[in-house]
Amino acid sequence: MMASPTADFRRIVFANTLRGCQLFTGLPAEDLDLIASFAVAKELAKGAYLFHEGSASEGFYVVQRGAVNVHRVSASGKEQVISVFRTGQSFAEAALATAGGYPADARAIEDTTVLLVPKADFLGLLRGRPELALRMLGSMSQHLRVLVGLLDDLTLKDVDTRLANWLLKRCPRPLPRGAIEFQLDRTKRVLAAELGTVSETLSRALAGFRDKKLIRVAGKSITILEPKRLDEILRRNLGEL
Amino acid sequence: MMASPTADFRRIVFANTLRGCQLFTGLPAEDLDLIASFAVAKELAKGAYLFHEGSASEGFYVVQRGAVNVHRVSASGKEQVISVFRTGQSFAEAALATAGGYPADARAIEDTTVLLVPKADFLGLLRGRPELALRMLGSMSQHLRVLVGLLDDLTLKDVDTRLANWLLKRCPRPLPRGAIEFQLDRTKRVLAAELGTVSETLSRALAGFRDKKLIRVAGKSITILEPKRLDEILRRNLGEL
DNA sequence: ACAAACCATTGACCTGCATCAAGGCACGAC
DNA sequence: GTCGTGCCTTGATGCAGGTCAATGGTTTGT
Repeated sequence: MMASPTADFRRIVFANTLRGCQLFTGLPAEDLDLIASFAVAKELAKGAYLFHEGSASEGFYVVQRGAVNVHRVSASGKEQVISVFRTGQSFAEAALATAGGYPADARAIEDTTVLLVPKADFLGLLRGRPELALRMLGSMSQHLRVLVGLLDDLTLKDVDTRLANWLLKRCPRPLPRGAIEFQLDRTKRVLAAELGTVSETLSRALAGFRDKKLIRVAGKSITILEPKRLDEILRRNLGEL
Repeated sequence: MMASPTADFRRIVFANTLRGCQLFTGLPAEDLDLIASFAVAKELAKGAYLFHEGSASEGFYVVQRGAVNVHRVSASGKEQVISVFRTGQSFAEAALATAGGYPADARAIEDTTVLLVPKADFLGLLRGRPELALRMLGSMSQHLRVLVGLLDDLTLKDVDTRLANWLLKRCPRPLPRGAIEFQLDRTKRVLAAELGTVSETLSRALAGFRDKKLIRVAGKSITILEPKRLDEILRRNLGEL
């Protein structure tokens, strides 16, 4: 826990986090202030669970610092990552409007601070702010789209294609002709889970791309040597297979 | 197109359909009437497309009669069913609140009538009806949950398990000790697609269950001989594998 | 600094399932 | 009738990728 700030200071810090949140950009300051007044900060150590599937929903969350992994766990213990939320992103809005608890699990994958926006208070505010309700709708549509995209990834492509797709998402547009290097911010095991596979298979896929001179890998640094060629290969895979 | 009714008659029929819709149950009659006043009926022959992925969104839909299949198509032409909507269900709410068109394709799988609730009109109404916005949020959460469930089905289980799960969903609860017979309302090929596989594999899975004396299959009629035993097997598969 | 975990990589193996191919049934068209 | 055309079923084959196991590298705790 951080040292307890005064109430005013707390409000200011919270409102600042909320302003940075996609969901609330452009919202009048007094509304932000109001939300900040009933938001609750929660500190999570790396690995700690925020909530489990089925547990009663207290509200939705905004990430202030760190990262939260939202996932499902099968009866056999396998974990499918649904999404990873980082600073400024909001999640679990779905639990606001329906009974029945959270539909997935959420766990901090780094030391993390989240703001909990309690259900009852926020619903009260929403009643008087249809504008805000529309934003919530928009945010949920986004999540829906992400899920639909994930469905695609998992059902319609093989691992090589999913990896190529993922790599290309990290490239600036339009695709540069030169090489691009970036740092991996998660372990490869986690990346593998996001791609719906296991670390061994990811390792092989990376090795395959390396052998084809498409990328260079050194620890957490990945260099995409020829983005254009990678893109061509991706398109060809999608088109023919 | 149906023979054009008088404006009043049209309103009454539409409002009636809307009342039957989960999304609008309990809504005051004047609101229903207002929505009915700007809703537009669309007739779709079996097989006709309502919209395609990416096309600009006109609004969301309520099924009045028939059934609509919402799905994604990969570049290779494979189709993954996301959901099938029938009389009284609403879909494509996600397109309301965000730009960027519909995120999937929708096609009538029977002769169908849908009501289109146009985006602009409805958003206008929403601004003055926070209560209604909350319902929309609820409805979208439901869709989110369905998608999450679908994710589970596709990633965490093998075909046998998915089929067992699907069969058990058709059983009344609590599970009766006797046999249950029901008629399949789609072709097996379509069912296979919903389960994320192809007809040959589904055929084999059904044959496997038949050999284990779990079910009997005769054309479109399926009899679940021992629901309890099927349930046990499902649980065991989930637990151990 | 040392041990204990954890991560990453590679090889060997094996299984589930998509694919291809062929044959049997049903249905509507002519 | 009989000729498609589409659906279902079964067999044979191939392959992607999950699992197990061994090794070496890296981080964490004490």
